[in-house]
Amino acid sequence: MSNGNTSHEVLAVVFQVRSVAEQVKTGARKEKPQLNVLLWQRAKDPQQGAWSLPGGRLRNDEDMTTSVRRQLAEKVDLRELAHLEQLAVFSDPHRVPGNTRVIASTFLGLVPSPATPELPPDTRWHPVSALPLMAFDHGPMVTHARARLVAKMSYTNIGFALAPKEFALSALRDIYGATLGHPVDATNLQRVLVRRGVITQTGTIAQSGRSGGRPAALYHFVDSQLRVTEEFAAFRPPGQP
Amino acid sequence: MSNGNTSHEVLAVVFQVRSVAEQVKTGARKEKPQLNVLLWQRAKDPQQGAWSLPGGRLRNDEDMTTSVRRQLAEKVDLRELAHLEQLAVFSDPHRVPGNTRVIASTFLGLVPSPATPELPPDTRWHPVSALPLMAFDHGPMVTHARARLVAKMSYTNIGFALAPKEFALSALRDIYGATLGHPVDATNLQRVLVRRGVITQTGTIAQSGRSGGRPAALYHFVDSQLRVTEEFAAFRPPGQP
DNA sequence: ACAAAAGTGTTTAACCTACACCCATGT
DNA sequence: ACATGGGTGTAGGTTAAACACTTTTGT
Repeated sequence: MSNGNTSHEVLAVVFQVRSVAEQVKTGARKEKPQLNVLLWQRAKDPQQGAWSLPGGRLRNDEDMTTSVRRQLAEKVDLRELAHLEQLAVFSDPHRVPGNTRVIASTFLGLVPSPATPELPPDTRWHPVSALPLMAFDHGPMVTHARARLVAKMSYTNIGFALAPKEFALSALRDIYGATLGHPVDATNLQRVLVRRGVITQTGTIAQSGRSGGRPAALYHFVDSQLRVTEEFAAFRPPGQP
Repeated sequence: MSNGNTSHEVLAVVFQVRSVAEQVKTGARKEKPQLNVLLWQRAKDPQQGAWSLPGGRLRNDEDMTTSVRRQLAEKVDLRELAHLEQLAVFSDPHRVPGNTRVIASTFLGLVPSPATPELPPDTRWHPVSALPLMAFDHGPMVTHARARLVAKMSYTNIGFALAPKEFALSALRDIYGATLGHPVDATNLQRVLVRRGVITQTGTIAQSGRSGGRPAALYHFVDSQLRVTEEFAAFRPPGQP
């Protein structure tokens, strides 16, 4: 065991906030947005039936980012992937059974909210609050990715990769709420993100919903690339506000 | 080129704050603490004379953390390494010349300040402010590690791995200042770290220095393991102070 | 007494949350 | 008119930077 040579795989934890219709007591149906991960179900042993992260072997002539993008293109429409970043490497020699050792590099991928890419039949979105039986060490990988995402929501503009191009603040509030796992106040969200220069109004206005209500101003993210917006929590250089 | 199989190396960016004697105009010599990286000089081509990060090939039966610790034991006394964490993977197929492709996983290592481990003759500490010619892609690796360290100084207790067991606040101020790259106010440093529960007084008191002055209270870090002390920059759960 | 170093107190400025209140639209 | 959702105003709390001031030691 583990005598052969070593190979390298890339695995992506791809998140999207998706609205799930939900029955309420009153009979009225309500949309409840939740954070979801993209998983596919293993058809063969080992671990047949367990759910895996998308990814696969790294080719000899590609770097890892290229590899992840290539492999995801088979599962998700590539253009929908708004952000991709490295997470950790898992290098336990026995993390997967078999003759050749497999080192895994994990990635965090984000898909904007309204997109609904075509999925192969063995592939499905799963709410992170109710994960199925996961293959190998893929469970901890999801946990790790989620922690990273939650942290970055606070001090970067990473929300751009989860939100549509244009959105009302209530929609953004739902996305932040689903990602962070707790309710978020739209009022304060607006003020924080505007002050930081993360979002601005487009000038256009959404038409008001089916049940009336004031029409919402539309916003969009200023950058579509990751940017740190709150650099120093403490101990910033002197003179710097 | 790059047709053979692929191998994996681990590379460590090991930092320590070291005091360098410095001549001042007045003739008085002054200790100036600076952040240093551990590097060794290549004796052979490729890139003979350039400076490299310590590390080397990953063995078949060890995971990466084990490998880094083992390889560093040859350069630095292992017990002196107070913290070690994964950074990024560098996977450009042509990042190093040669027949076999080499993927590099980088690590951040920290050595507490007063320690002076024995070094092999080709190995030396270099101030990060004046790095020599670096081999391959090792330059960006140092930059990346440093950025990570600076960020973590603000929202974690990572300073424990750079400071001695017991220290006066002025000493800690120097360590923080050297690491962050700008002067730090000892007063505020104390208040921030005490409020967060990162450091506490030991009860003992240092004897005052050669030129008089009030003797300093000694402090120590509460934990000797990485802990996040400022979890949410914004968007914390409702009701949480 | 005086210098040097350590520690305390106070002011000011951000930043963020919470919540009450006002505004615009559809039925 | 009224319900519904969007937006503004404002008060309060927490955090940290800046800096003047006091305390404790050695010469």
